[in-house]
Amino acid sequence: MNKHPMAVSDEDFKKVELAINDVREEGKTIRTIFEGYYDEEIDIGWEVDAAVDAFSIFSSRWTIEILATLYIAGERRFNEMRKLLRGISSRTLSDKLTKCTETGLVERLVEDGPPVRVTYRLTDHGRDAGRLLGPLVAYMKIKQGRVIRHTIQS
Amino acid sequence: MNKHPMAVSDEDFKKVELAINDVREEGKTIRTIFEGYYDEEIDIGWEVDAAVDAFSIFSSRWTIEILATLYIAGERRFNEMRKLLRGISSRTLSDKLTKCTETGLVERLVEDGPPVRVTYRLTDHGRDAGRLLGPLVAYMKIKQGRVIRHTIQS
DNA sequence: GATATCTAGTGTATAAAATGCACCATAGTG
DNA sequence: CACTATGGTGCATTTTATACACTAGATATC
Repeated sequence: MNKHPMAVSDEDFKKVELAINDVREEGKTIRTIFEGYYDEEIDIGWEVDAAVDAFSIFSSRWTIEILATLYIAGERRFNEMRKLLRGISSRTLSDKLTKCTETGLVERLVEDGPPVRVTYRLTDHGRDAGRLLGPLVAYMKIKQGRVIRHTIQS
Repeated sequence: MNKHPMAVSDEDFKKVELAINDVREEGKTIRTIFEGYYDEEIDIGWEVDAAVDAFSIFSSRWTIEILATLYIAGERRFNEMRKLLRGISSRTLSDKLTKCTETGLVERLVEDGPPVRVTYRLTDHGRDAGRLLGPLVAYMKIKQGRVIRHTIQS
């Protein structure tokens, strides 16, 4: 678990920046399309409402982190996730995984043993959400200096 | 505040779907690039950690909703936001806006009156985050049937 | 002149959510 | 017999969010 930033090649850094810029543009495009459909003051309430609703399943602590973990790490077992998501209690992880399973983001696979092993994995829906979240996470990582441009040496 | 879904033209619906697909692809690209930089088991912990950290400023209730509101509705005053974000208490809104201002997502503009008027607006950083979040919100809206394809009539 | 309204919040008690830490059963290893 | 590993639960405490009353300065209404 190294603390130093991830240094990527200049080429890859540019690719990531380009991808982020593209997504930003797609975001603008989507916004413009939706804006064409309402009379300012009347429907803003609706759209905010829809957005709040759309996000409500993510907007409690750990939900997005769990999603990101399974997206990055692939399928994992309960105690593996607990190690990766440093700071979460087993109680909370258990509750959140149940909720994520109920909302269809994650699936729970039991291979009965003994010992019984339980694997958590993103559903297709969860994976799509992960991918759509990826650019924002990358943007934040760059903003926070956790991903930096590798300075060429030798 | 109408409850029915937003029906967009077939053309626009396709545009939104295409944009979402593009973003999904960009997400995959970014993922692939980052994956090239680590030796499986060793750095997965780092990346999850970085993602958790990147998201920590969003992952408490209402933060993303506030961001989405200002992104959709543009700059707004305190009580306007309270009306838009139905369900939030003024106490919580006040606290969250303070936090969002501290984290640099939102700026607070005071026009002193009387009556004093305070306007909240996304910073450039906040707007970028909003745009990067847009495709996921659109995806969720479609998933939840809040944005539908307009059936051609007449 | 008293009362209501608008502004943007605060104070405080309560409810809900997250945490720490102990603990469970089953099985395998030394 | 003790210790590990599996995937969690139970419960007390802490943190976070909510409801709801209330503030202050100025204008508007009765």
